[in-house]
Amino acid sequence: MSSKIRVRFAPSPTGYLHVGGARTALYDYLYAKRFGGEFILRVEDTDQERSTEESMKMQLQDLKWLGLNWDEGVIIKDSDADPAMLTDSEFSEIGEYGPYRQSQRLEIYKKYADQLLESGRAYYCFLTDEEIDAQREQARRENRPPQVNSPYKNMSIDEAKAKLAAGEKAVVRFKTEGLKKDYIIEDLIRGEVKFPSDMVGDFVLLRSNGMPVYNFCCAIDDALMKMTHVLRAEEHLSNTLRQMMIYEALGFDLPKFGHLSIILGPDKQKLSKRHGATSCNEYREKGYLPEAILNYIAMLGWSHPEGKEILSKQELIDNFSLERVNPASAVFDEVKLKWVNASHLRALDHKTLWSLTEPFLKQEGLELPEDPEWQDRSLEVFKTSMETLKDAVDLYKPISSAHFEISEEAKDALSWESTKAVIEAWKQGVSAQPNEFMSQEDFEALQNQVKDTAGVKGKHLFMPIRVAVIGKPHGAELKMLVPLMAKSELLARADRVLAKI
RNA sequence: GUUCCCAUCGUCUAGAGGCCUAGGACGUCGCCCUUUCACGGCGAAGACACGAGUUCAAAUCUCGUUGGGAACGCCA
Repeated sequence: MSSKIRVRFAPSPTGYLHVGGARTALYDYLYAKRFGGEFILRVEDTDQERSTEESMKMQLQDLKWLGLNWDEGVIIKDSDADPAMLTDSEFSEIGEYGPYRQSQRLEIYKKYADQLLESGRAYYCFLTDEEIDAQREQARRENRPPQVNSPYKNMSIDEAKAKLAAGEKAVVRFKTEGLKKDYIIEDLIRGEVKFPSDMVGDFVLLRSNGMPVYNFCCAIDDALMKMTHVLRAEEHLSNTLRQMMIYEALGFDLPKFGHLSIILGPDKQKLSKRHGATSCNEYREKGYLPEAILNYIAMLGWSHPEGKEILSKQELIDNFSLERVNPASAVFDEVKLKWVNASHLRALDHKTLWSLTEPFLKQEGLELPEDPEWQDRSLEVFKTSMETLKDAVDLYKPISSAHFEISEEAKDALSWESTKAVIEAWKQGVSAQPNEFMSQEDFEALQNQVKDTAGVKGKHLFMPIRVAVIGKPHGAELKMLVPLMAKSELLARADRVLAKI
């Protein structure tokens, strides 16, 4: 009997979702979907100091924006709500293995901690921070691994409980003494990895305030939630040893593990804020498409069997396999991300592309025609110059009626003797146009006409016209811009320039 | 320090002992298209970290060296 594949992504809600997390989530998702399994979202929020519901909401929204839809776990009830304005009731859950927020599973962890305490696999430890620090420092001096050696490991439960009752604080530690020599995992990505069991000391299960700690929750939840595969970042590789010890002590079945390499910055250090944009949300704001981000991060460590590089989410699902995941870490390259984004962008139909671009334009206060036919035509012109949605802002700005101004650089051209005649001839010609919008040919014909009427050529012809159109003597090609500008707009601009002379 | 992981062009990668004179992509450079640009097309430069082994044969297997990374928390 082969049970259904269950894979989870388990973020901790401390800040935004960053690209490394997004890639882990992606691989989790792709693996589940490729083999008809389930993708589960669990929230690891046992660190009360750092976890916030606002972060949790942002992460869920980012995941949703990326299109990494989960089958089970925490969900946001009203996805349009402002993350700053939240209440507990805004979250809900789907799935039968909940709760999916670790902060709401505290009794479960407590129960298993008690079980371990009863069976002698864990003990109360009354060591103070100072004592632990001293031990670690000494271990370091003696070139030993900095592990704690607790004098309380063999204290009876009754004795410990008495101390507790007297108000002393204690953590619950897992007892590593007496375990087998080596633990071996058959890592899905790295092959056999062997850990000596003395690699770790007695580690904390429950903090002195009763809150459980990551490794403990993770092992219990993965077991209870029936995960079949645990795909996560390489930094967890050595945690696997502790988790295996917990699985063993509790008699749980082990899932299969796979450890993904780490994403690096250009300096080969783990990608972090100091490398610039690292959160998905920042890329969203910079005008990147979710499918492009998925496509790019998928290729950081995985390759298509035929070497195809531009892939849709469905193509990613159809071709994903762990065998093609590279164990070596990869450097995040925003330049290539841009290229992937541009490729996806240009493949979009104009209606969709406009609807995605428009918010960026509006955000900058650009005033552009509402006519869909015009929008389509404008994208035909600008699309090949856009790598991100946001690039549209600079492209459209010169033709936005709200942004026309006569720049300082235009002064020189405006001072030429012939300029007034040129612009007047231009204005005349524009008002004589039969249609609201000129074609490229109309514009070229008109330009020649102005040349004849005003009797000038070269820069004395082109620059004044350009100033009359965009207020600057330099910039994008007029034959592309002018056909996108209404006659009335062109006339208004020419008048404003004329008034300056 | 200890343990673990990793190592092909600047970057992402292909490569499962002979198909490798090491392939593709981004970037770079050049040419073409285009009366500018962009898009597109064509082309060039550019890598198996090093050293030993195993083998008739090694980018590929083994060991070592070097380099990089991660973990060693009452963070996850």
